[in-house]
Amino acid sequence: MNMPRNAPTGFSIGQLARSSGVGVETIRYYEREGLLPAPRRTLSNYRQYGQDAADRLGFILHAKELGFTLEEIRRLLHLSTNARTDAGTFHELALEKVRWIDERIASLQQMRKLLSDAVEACPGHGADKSECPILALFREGTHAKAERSMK
Amino acid sequence: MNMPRNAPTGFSIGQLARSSGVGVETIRYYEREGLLPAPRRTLSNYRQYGQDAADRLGFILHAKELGFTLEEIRRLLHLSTNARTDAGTFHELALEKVRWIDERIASLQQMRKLLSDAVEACPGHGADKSECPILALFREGTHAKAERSMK
DNA sequence: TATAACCCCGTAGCTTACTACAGAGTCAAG
DNA sequence: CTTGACTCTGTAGTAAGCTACGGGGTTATA
Repeated sequence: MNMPRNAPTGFSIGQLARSSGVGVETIRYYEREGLLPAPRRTLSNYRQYGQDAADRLGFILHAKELGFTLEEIRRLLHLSTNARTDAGTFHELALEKVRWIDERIASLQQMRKLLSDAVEACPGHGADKSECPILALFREGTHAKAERSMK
Repeated sequence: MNMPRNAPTGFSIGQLARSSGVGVETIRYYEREGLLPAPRRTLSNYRQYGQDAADRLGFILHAKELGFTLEEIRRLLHLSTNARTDAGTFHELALEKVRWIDERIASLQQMRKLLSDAVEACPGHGADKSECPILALFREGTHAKAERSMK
């Protein structure tokens, strides 16, 4: 592996990238965005990371998996290292995110119901598209069911 | 209202926008993207729309509500005016979208479970953040539960 | 007739989270 | 000593779906 001679400890950006499963460019991007601190450099100006950086990157990736945006993660990171932050702060932020997730799920479930009801009612292959309730949904919208059944 | 004199019938872009609840720029954008056909023009070069355009715009907006992208909608519009398209085609495309919706819901539900479990277990205001399971989730990831309970 | 409100076109900017260059320097292995 | 893999910086491009802006012409209303 390519390790600069003057790096008795720590990993290169490539090693950090591979071990965390992201791209090198992503790490540099997080640094530019202030999510990762500028690491120290070797004599040849290569970035040199320690476990702290790997942990912080893990934090970012875990929070991302939980639905937080990078902007929110910036705040979470700041809070996590602030002595005056208590558990209540995270409780609030997480609850807010749970509610946001619930909204998204509800919206998707509504889409799903409308679409799958139409799919079930669709005669399928061979039938003319004039008999397709999916196409009717596109043409008449999601609130046109009553109108259609009145014909 | 501002209607050009030489427009005995049809609506202006602003009227179409208001009646469909989108912005004027959005309609021009859909036209550029080939979702709406270039309408005829008044002598003063104003776009002049008829019911057909309003219907087509409705189709686009309904399909958007159902989770289709503009690219997919372009295809749906084309299919809907193609004589050789049968109900089976829409059945397939809608089923594919339902499955995509299911994936998104599943992913959100996983996030929701991890987060809300941690929220429930979080002591909240007053407790030190070292006791916050939400923060632990960020630090140790979503697969670290077993490890933590082994301490 | 003045003014507000509308319309035209073309281009550029916004959002989020990257991803891809170009052109240069550095490092380990054969 | 060359090759190839790695790293550096800075800038620009991508996706999707708009949204805004500048600089003009048009129309309805008071």
